[in-house]
Amino acid sequence: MKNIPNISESEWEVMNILWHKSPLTANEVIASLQETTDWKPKTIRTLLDRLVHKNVVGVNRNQKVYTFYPLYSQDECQRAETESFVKRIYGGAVKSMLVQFIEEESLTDDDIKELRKILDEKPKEK
Amino acid sequence: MKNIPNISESEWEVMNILWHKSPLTANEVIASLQETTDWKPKTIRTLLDRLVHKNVVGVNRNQKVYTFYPLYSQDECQRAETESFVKRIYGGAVKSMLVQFIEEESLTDDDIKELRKILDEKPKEK
DNA sequence: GTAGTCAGATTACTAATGTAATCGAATAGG
DNA sequence: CCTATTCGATTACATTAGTAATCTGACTAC
Repeated sequence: MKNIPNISESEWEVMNILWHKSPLTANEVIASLQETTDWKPKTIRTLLDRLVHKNVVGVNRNQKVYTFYPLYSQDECQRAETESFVKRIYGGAVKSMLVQFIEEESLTDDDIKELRKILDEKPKEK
Repeated sequence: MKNIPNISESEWEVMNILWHKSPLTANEVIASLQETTDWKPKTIRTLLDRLVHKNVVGVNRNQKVYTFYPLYSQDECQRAETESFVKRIYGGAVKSMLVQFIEEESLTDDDIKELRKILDEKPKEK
């Protein structure tokens, strides 16, 4: 349960690239992000530098061109972020959020089937 | 599906007060928040004013002391916020998030029971 | 070896957010 | 009536985030 620094919205985009594949050079990250955003290369570079500064991303400085890699797993960051989110928006009641989302239309029948299976297995592991 | 303005973290605290009970005077909101935060009255007042400015909170200016009330329901705001959250953190995959949270330890047996019930009823309503 | 290029470092500027304090008009007490 | 309080309006100032541009030293192509 480390204390993961806050990752801003734009920074998440960068992290998503690095979680998908790493280490990457700044240019590789830039190339990747330019498929989905219209950020200038310098902007992306700034985001990378900020993530390094926040200790969320590491750098290999042994090569002439640095490469970057995440210091936390995606799962860790998702959990940390979601925890603070649920606390803020749902007063910490995870269940309220789950209920709201299950009631929405955004799940396919297969999703539902899968969720039910997970729920069924859940109590036993305790 | 109105376009709800962004509500910042601190502003959410204020909104939570108003959703709990409204309309309230600024002083009532302040009193309420001082039980859980250490914000100065002026700070809370600023937050209220900003929410009014953003058109998330309404004001009755007919009395000498104004009263404030939410312009959106908590449910609406939660959904809006969660949607953008899920998109950012889970790439829009609601199911991934649900799975992650169901797998965590934060649910009681009763919660699980309730969720299962909701899931069971879910497909039929379509 | 001189000029252009490229990566990393540094600097820039705006908007939003966190966190208040000050100002001014109305009010309430004495 | 004059003063102190109170509330709303206005202003303030730091930090983070969004979005880049400039500067500088090394490398590359003439």
